[in-house]
Amino acid sequence: MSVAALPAESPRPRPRASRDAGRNQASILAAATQEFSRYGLGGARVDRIATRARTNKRMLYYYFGNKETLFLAVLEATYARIRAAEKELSLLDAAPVEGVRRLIEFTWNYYLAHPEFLTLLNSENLHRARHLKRSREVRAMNSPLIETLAEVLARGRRRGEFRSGVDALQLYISIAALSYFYLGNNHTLSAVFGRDLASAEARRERLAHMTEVILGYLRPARPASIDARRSARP
Amino acid sequence: MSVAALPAESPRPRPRASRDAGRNQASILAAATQEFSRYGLGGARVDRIATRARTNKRMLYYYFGNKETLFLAVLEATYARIRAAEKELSLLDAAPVEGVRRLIEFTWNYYLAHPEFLTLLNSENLHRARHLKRSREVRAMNSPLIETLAEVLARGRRRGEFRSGVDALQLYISIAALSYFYLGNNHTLSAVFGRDLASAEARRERLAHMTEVILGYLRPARPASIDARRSARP
Amino acid sequence: MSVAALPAESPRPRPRASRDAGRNQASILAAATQEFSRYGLGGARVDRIATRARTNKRMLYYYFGNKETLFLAVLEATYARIRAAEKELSLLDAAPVEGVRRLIEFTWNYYLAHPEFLTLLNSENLHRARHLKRSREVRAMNSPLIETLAEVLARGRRRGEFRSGVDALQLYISIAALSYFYLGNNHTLSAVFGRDLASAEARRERLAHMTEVILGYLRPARPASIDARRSARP
Amino acid sequence: MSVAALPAESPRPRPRASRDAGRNQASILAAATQEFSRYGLGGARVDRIATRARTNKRMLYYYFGNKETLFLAVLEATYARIRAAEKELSLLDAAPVEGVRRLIEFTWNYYLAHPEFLTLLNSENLHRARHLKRSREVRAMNSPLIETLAEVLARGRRRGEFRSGVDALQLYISIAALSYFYLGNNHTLSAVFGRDLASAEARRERLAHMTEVILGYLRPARPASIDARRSARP
DNA sequence: TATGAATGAGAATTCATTCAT
DNA sequence: TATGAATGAATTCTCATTCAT
Repeated sequence: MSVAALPAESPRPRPRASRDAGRNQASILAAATQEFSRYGLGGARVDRIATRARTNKRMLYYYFGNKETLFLAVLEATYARIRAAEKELSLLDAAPVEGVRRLIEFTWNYYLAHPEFLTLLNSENLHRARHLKRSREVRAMNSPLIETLAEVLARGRRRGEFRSGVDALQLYISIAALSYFYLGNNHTLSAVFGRDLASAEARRERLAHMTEVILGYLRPARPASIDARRSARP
Repeated sequence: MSVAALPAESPRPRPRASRDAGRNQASILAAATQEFSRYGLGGARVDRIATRARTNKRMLYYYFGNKETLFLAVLEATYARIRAAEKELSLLDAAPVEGVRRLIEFTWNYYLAHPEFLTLLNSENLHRARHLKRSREVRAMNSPLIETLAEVLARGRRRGEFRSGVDALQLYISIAALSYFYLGNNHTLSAVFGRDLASAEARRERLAHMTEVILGYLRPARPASIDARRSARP
Repeated sequence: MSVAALPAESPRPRPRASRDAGRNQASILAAATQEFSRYGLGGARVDRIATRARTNKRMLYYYFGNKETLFLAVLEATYARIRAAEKELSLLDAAPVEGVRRLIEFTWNYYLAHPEFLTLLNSENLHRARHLKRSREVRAMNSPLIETLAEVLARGRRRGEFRSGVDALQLYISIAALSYFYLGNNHTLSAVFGRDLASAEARRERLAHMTEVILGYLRPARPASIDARRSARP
Repeated sequence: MSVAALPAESPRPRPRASRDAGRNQASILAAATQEFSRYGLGGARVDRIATRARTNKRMLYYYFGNKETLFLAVLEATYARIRAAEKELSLLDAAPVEGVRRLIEFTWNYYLAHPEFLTLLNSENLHRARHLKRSREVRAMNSPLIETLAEVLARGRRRGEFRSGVDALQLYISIAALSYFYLGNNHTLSAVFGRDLASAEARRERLAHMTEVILGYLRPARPASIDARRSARP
């Protein structure tokens, strides 16, 4: 389905008129990513996408069939990018605590640098993942980080630095959650709390806080003292 | 179209056309809340709202001016509801640990029972809080919980149950984040991870995890050891 | 039909709720005059009229039936006003040349002070006098000036100051035309010629010019020669 | 809907939908001219324009953006036509008196043949030349006649046939005014005066009157000179 | 491949007018 | 008289999509 895969699969010789089909597709995709992430699926305009891609609407339909399929292609490409970035992360190179910290920072920085990821996901959730569910590709693109994180947690636990019983998926979700909510809801939070949560200072504080929360949570229980968790679960 | 067709809730005989302005306004608001939360601002249809409210489009403009203002009214009412619910919470009645646990559960349960809150916020963020920024009302409706939470944290710390140096707003945001992300992105997360995160079992696990994360983080450092925060921030 | 006549004809006792029916009608009429003259019949808004009249739409329908009838009432009142003003003019008190000059100045000043007269007439002409044709009242309100002007012309001719063969109606129309066109098309003329025709200076010049045109035309032919017009129109 | 339904003017076989952009634009413009001139800007209906142009509403927006811009396009085309017609006039070919007479007749006949010019101007004035002010085109289309008329006046004066001190622009406006008012207000004038001012007879009289007014005004004052009117009408 | 032109269905919004009290 | 509420029928404008070349 994904159009991103098309170029590689079409080795057929290009006809004379073609300037650069791949480039056109890519620029449509880039324009669509911007448009969808800024306006959502419902608010996006095919016209604007074509204009921004410096092509015409017809091309858009030629390559992508229709608006929804284009939206899916955008989602797939967006997921592909974050997965690719995650692959660059080497959490196992460092000590466990450091590995977790890296993951937190990576997540934070990625969201910060790729705000379209947040809004596209929001849009797709509004549509109950209707598009993603149709996509084999994305389902196959399971994050490689879950397993790596599980390994980090295991090591840390063996070294007595982490508590036991931590589910890697839950933790992964929590780490994502802490950044996602803050950055994705930045506008409303700022409006409601009357503070500028997007300032450099505020961001530094947020990153520090999130790190403390996760690492604080992962600390093993105090050997001799009363286990906080025991009292928490009577 | 006439409200006269409505069921028995209105004992007094009703004329052909309803003259109960308040009721009409309320039902438009309710219908709009549904529509906007399901389809977003761009995807919402004024026609559907009118139909669902058992009135006609014209009344919607009569009372609310236009679609955007109606959207703002929906946002304001939605905020008013969660703030009202928060007021019912008595975090200070119980021990600090219990207070925090209550807040976590309240947040989780509220989002679960009011999924429209999540999607409406997402929509508003897509629009960069354009509507909320115009609303005095909402800005005045600062959450009462921040201060209460600060008090809970202070007490807990005095009792040696919580660590020091915790910012109440950051913690409040984090607590919200953990629920928000999971519930709001339920569809995509389920699609991507190939698990049903909406099952009762999965939800129970999630609530437990979140509670552990927050309370685990709040545990004070081991009395004799170096403060965790210092080691966290070299 | 004219509502302006209503108060006088309804001596019946006013019911308790009445504040001042006449005043209400008058203020609706005044508001409608403004609205119709500014936006034309098609562009006028019943809502705005009601608001401007500080009453509600229902009253407007109560008194005037509908928008078109209201428009007619406005026309009638407008005509009544100019006819009343014309009656104040005493062209026969002065010498003929002075009388004509007075008429020119009166026309000019009236149009200047009552721009609504021009635009309302334009609107009514757009509608091919559909409303006026229905109005007995207006047809009965023939300008008293035509006959007076005829008398002025006759006197002037007898005194050798005016040429003969001048049709009073044609002259009346021409005098109106010279002011009407300039003032009524002020905006487009200014735009097209790139001059401000509405300045005090420009207006003074225009009035002088118009007076010269009319009086220049009325000059008799040279005493010694045969009057060309006499031979032209036996 | 399809232009294919049109008569035989198009010899070559036509596909179902017209691809002749220019023709479509022109027919929209023609239809709009009719509609706007008959109903004014406010009263004009986009739907009717599309129907009359044998196209669909969408094309109208495709080519002209919106109703107001279309209105401006109509104005511009209308001005362009009268300016073009004015260029055909050769006032300097004849004797001065004859030149002025030609201008009067041209104006009269043009307004008679193009009543839309009058109503469109009235509409634009109702809107305070809002559209024309935005139009470079029209401002650049200053009438070529003003200067020609000035030249005619100068010549006539040199020949002792015209008075001195006549401003060409003022005279041009006056000539236009005399026709414009009579023809443009034909309906109301006829209604008010109870005469049919549109009859051939009435029109002949009007033209004669206007000519007399202007030429009568232009006569030089000097008693001892050649009778301007005799030489003017051989 | 590429592109301007075309379109039907539908979207938000407006309007004059009437109802019920 | 007076008024807020209600309404159906338009009205302008938009949109995704397709046609013809």
